[in-house]
Amino acid sequence: MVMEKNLVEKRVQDFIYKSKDLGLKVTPQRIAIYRELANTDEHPSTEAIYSKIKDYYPNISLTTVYRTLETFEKLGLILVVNVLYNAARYDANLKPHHHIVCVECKKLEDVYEQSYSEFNANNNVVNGYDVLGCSVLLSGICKNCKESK
Amino acid sequence: MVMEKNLVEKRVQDFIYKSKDLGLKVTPQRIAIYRELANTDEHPSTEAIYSKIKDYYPNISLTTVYRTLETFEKLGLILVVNVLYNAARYDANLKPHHHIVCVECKKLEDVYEQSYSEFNANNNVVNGYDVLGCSVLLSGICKNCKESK
DNA sequence: TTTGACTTTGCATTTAATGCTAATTTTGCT
DNA sequence: AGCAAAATTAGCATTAAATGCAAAGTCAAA
Repeated sequence: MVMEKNLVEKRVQDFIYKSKDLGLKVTPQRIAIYRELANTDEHPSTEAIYSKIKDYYPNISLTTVYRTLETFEKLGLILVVNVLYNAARYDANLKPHHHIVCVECKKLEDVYEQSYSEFNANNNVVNGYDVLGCSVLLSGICKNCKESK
Repeated sequence: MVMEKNLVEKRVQDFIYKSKDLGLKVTPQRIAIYRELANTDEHPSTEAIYSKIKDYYPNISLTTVYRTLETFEKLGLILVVNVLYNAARYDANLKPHHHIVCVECKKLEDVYEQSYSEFNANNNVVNGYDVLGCSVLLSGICKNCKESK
């Protein structure tokens, strides 16, 4: 789905405002990268954003896109949907349960909090998908990382 | 945390039983890989499992570990915690919301179902983590992938 | 306009994952 | 047991995502 144009430009204006506030220079590359992301809700990958921008800005560097998205994310201007994108992580425990991940060190633990166990989305249809499963991922800072700051 | 020994061996026995049931040959490599995973709740990566096994089984191939975990996952013997492990996916929408991912094509969409919006884990401590956020990820099969089957 | 800090580019490198083929092992059959 | 077919594994090559790094370019304040 493509976003409404006014919404996108509103987001871009907001982004520019926030960037200045954060002391981040507002460059054409940064605007292009941000706008490309604000323009869709398909949660594109770095490569996807890069290849779109390349159409009208052939000089842009892929490295810049990687670095810029990383910068935006660290400053809270955008979000990573999948924090654990580095490598596949496996689990032999087939019982439905949930997880918590440390945003610093990516340590991943099980969570057995009762309040998160209500979820059972089986036999359900959402957005036209036949739902198979549902997982809750908490994110936070683990004890170790908090102490070593 | 290391699992209790009896639990691990129970899991391994169960794994062997299920494998036979599925017509999957129970080889020493497969047992080693499964046991290594059943022995921890740290949700190790492929490389992590490989490097542990290599200590006592120096001949094991990294490729085998990759392929075996993939096979186990496809047959439902184990789970991938992070389905979206291929590449980082970004989002310009900073308002808390949830997602649904197609297990086939990895298409990722926003979900605005009311029933998933109750979650707010801020200002909370879980497993010793200072919780920063909470996201619900539904998984399922999207319309396209369902039709093309 | 010059200086210094920040940003981008372009290429090299690392790391995760997959493709492919030969060697090995297992299984079913005689 | 002996043999052929099928499944599995090993080992290496390749792809793809991400990062490191140095040189070039840009911007902003003095």
